[in-house]
Amino acid sequence: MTEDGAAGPAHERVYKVLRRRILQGEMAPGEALTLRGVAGELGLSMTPAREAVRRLAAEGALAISGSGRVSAPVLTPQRIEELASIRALLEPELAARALPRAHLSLIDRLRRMDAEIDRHLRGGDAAAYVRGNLEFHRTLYLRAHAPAMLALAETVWLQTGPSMRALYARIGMGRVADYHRKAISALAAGDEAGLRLAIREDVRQGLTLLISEGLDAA
Amino acid sequence: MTEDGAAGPAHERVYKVLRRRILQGEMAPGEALTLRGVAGELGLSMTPAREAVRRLAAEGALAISGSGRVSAPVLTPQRIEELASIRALLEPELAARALPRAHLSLIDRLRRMDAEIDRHLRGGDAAAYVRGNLEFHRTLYLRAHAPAMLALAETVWLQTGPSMRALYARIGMGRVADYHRKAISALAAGDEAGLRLAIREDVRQGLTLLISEGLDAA
DNA sequence: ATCCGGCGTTTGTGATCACAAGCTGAGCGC
DNA sequence: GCGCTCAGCTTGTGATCACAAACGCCGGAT
Repeated sequence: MTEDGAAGPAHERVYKVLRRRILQGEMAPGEALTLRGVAGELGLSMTPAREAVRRLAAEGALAISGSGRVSAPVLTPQRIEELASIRALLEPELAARALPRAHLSLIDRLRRMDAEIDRHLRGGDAAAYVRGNLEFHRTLYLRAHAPAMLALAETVWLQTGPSMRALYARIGMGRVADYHRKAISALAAGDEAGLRLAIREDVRQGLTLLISEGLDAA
Repeated sequence: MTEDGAAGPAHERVYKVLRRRILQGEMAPGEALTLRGVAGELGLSMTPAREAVRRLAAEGALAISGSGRVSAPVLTPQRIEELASIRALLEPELAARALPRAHLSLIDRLRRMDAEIDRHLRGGDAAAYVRGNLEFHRTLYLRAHAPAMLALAETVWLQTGPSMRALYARIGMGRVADYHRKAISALAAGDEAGLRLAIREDVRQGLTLLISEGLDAA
């Protein structure tokens, strides 16, 4: 296996595959994983699979039971509220730091991304919507040049991934308001307070929806 | 090796040992680690050592070079500023959430801890000071019942650990003001705004000291 | 004296194996 | 019919080994 399409060490590949899967909601809350299963699926031995799984567990993206069993975490409403609060703290700050560095090209790019998100929304493609939404936020926050803060935010996204999937699978995406437009306007106008508010609302909405719609289904 | 004093799986023990070492500043920024070294030191094979090291790397407590070499991270001033900002966001929130649940017994305990910290400060015992300081914060934040937020805060502490050591080793601990007393007073008075302010100042002070005192020494 | 090339050694990576603990389900007894 | 028990299998854990890449040192050329 000298070259099989992806770069980097094997454990890194496993990590990326699982991470994408979790982030985009392809994994249901409570769903179990086995090391041998993951390893076999990618044609590797257990060793790199274990490293990737433990790394994700360290980030809170996977839960490990007392006996070492691995599964996607099932979030309690309190936990969801907590994660929403963290996002509401970190992400407005990230947006505010990106504000002074936001050139027109970035704003244009965000506008295009938002249009595509809308398309997915109306088309009912939940997976593409979630993916686009995260990409929108990450694109904006990258301009903040605050890697540690961004990493923390992504950690939180990772933790909410499986539950978001369960949410959209159950209730559809009918009533998602779009705060992205408000955020883009504030960004273009250089209005920091407005930007912070728009991001905070955007973040809150997704997760309060999650709380109000009851507990996770297994 | 059926029983050697500590509980849990081997990789967990390694993790805890290394984590404590980093958190309490027993490791200099840039200092290198080898898997075989860690494993040998604890009388284990490389496998659990690798898991523990990678876990800490995932939390930002250790840095891995492109070729897999492991070392304590060397922080740039920008990075320190960023970490300080994160602490200034998360920790006042944690304190505020702990406020309504803070009984007299907790306040008493914090007072005692602060007195001991002062003792270490005057005695010049930097390691004990750092340890006591972290314990003070953790004790308070535990009352917030916000495990995800606390975990994020601890992640940041972990990242600043080695650099803090370098700081106190170089400049001593002469001019650390004590915001702990202000925090305790605000806590006792139920003054949320005052508590938030005191914690923010406490957090800022340590890390701005780190910035102003120049780059890390190897 | 300094810089560069080459080699031995160190170090991380991944596969395989032995083992113990946990889970599952079938069969028995009440 | 319901619950318990025990055997078999699944699963995570940790050790060991083979291998390749990176590091560091030493000697020679300029």
